[in-house]
Amino acid sequence: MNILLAEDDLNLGELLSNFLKSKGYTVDLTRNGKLAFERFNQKKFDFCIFDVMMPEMDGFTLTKEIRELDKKIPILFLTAKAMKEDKLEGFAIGADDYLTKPFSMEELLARIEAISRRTEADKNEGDEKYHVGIIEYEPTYRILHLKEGDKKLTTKENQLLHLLVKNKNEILDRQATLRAIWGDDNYFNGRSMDVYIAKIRKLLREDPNIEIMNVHGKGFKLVIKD
Amino acid sequence: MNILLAEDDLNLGELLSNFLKSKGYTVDLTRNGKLAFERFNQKKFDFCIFDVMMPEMDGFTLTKEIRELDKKIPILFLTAKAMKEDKLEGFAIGADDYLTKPFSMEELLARIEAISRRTEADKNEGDEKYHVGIIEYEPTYRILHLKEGDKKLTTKENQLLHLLVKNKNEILDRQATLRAIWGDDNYFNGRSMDVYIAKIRKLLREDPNIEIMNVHGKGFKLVIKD
DNA sequence: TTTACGCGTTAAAAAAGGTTAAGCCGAAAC
DNA sequence: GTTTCGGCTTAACCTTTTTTAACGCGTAAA
Repeated sequence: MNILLAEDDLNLGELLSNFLKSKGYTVDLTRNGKLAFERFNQKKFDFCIFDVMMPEMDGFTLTKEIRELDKKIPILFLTAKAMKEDKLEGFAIGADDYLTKPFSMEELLARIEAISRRTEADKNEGDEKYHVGIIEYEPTYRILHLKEGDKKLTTKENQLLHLLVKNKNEILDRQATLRAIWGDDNYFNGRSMDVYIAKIRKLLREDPNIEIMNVHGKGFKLVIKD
Repeated sequence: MNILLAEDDLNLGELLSNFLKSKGYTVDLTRNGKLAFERFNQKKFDFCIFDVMMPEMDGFTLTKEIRELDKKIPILFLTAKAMKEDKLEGFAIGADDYLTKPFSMEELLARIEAISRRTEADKNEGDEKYHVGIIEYEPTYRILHLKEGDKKLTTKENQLLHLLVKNKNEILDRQATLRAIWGDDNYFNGRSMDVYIAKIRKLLREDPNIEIMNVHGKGFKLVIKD
C-alpha cells in the first residue's frame, strides 16, 4: 500500500516513514503541503497522512485541493495540539481521522488499518479499468481501446482523462485541475488545458454518447448518455 | 441515493456519514447551512438531513432557501432538544420528519427509508426528463427537443429553466434563484437573469400555451395552459 | 398622477472556450 | 554532434456564452 506522508519535522517524518516501511508499507515523505500535492499528482496513493501545520501549504489547504480531485482517498491528520476547532475543521473538509501528538506508533498503525478496512470496500487494488461509453480505458497503462486499435495517451492526455473519468457526472473544477496537472492555474496553462480537452474530445468521438460538456466559468463535466 | 447532510458537530457528522455510507448511501457532509446550500446547487440530491442549530446558517433558514427551489426533496431535521416550538416551526417550513438527539442509528435509517418510500412515487432516479407543454426537456444533457431540432442550452439557460420546470406553477423566488445560480443576488446579476428569462421565453415560444409570468417583486412562475 | 422602481427586450461589450497550426524544447536516434 | 521526433505550449482566429448598457413600458407607492 502506498502512503503519502507530509511532515515538516524531518526527525518525526523519518521516524514515521521508517516505521511504516518496516511494517510493509511504501511511504513517500514530503516536507510540506506543496510538495505533497505535487507528489500526489505524480503517483497513485492509497492513503495520506498530513501534518496540520506545515510551511508553504498547510494540511487543511492540501486536503481541500486533494478532495477536489479525489473524493475517496483516506486522509489522516497529525496535530501538535488538541485544538478542538482544528479537529472540527479537519473533519469538515474531508479528513477520515485525527491523531494528536504525541502519539504512539502502535496507535498510528491501528488507525491506518482501521480506516483502510473501512474504505476497503470500494478500493481499486492495482489496475484500474474504466468503461467510458463503449470505449475501454486503462489509466495505469495510458491506453484507450478504440475500434481502430489501441491509442497510447501522452502524460497530460492521460492525467486529464483520468480525472474526468474519476469525476464522471460531476464538475471537474477548472482551477483545481490546473493546479493538479499543471501545478499552476495561470492563463496559459488554462489555454493549454483547453487544447487537451479538444484532443480528448476528438479521441472520444467514436462514441457519440460521450460528451465532455463545459460548465461556463466552473470547469468540465464528462457525461454519458444511454 | 445521494444524501446531503449538514451537521456542525463533526464527530456526530462523521459518525452519521460513515454509518449511512456503510448502508450504501452516498453522503455529502457539510458543516453549516451556507456550505450545504452551495453543495445543494452543485449536485443532485435525493434526501437532506439537517441539524437545526448550526453556525453561518441554521437548518430552518437553509430549509427555507431550499424549499424556494425544490418543493419535493425530503428533509429530515435533527435537534438537540425536544423543543415543541422548534418542531412545529420545522414542519411549518416544509420538513418531512424530525428526530431528537440522542437517537439510534436504526431509528434514523428507519425514518429515511420510510420517507423515501413515501416519496418514491415521484422520484427521478438518474436522468430526468420533463414535458413542458409539447416540448421535451432533458436537463441532464441540457437539451430541449424543439420541432426544428434539438437545441443545446448553455449552462445558465439550463440552470434557470431547470429551476422553473421543477417549480412549475409555483413562484420561483427571485433572490433565492439568484443566489442559487449566480451565487449573489446583486443588481447586475438580477438584470442578467432577466436577460436569460427573455432568452428562455423566446425558446419556448414554439408552444403558445407555455408562459413564464412575472410576479412583480417576487419572481417568475412557469405556467402551462391547456 | 407623478415618480420611482422593476421588468422586457435588444444590442453591444467582454469574457471564456473550441480548434487548428506553428513554435519550442528535450530526449532519442542517427 | 547533429538531426529527428514526440509532446507540450503558445499563438492565432473564431465562436459561444455571459454580462453590461440602453431604452421603453407597466406597476405600485407617494
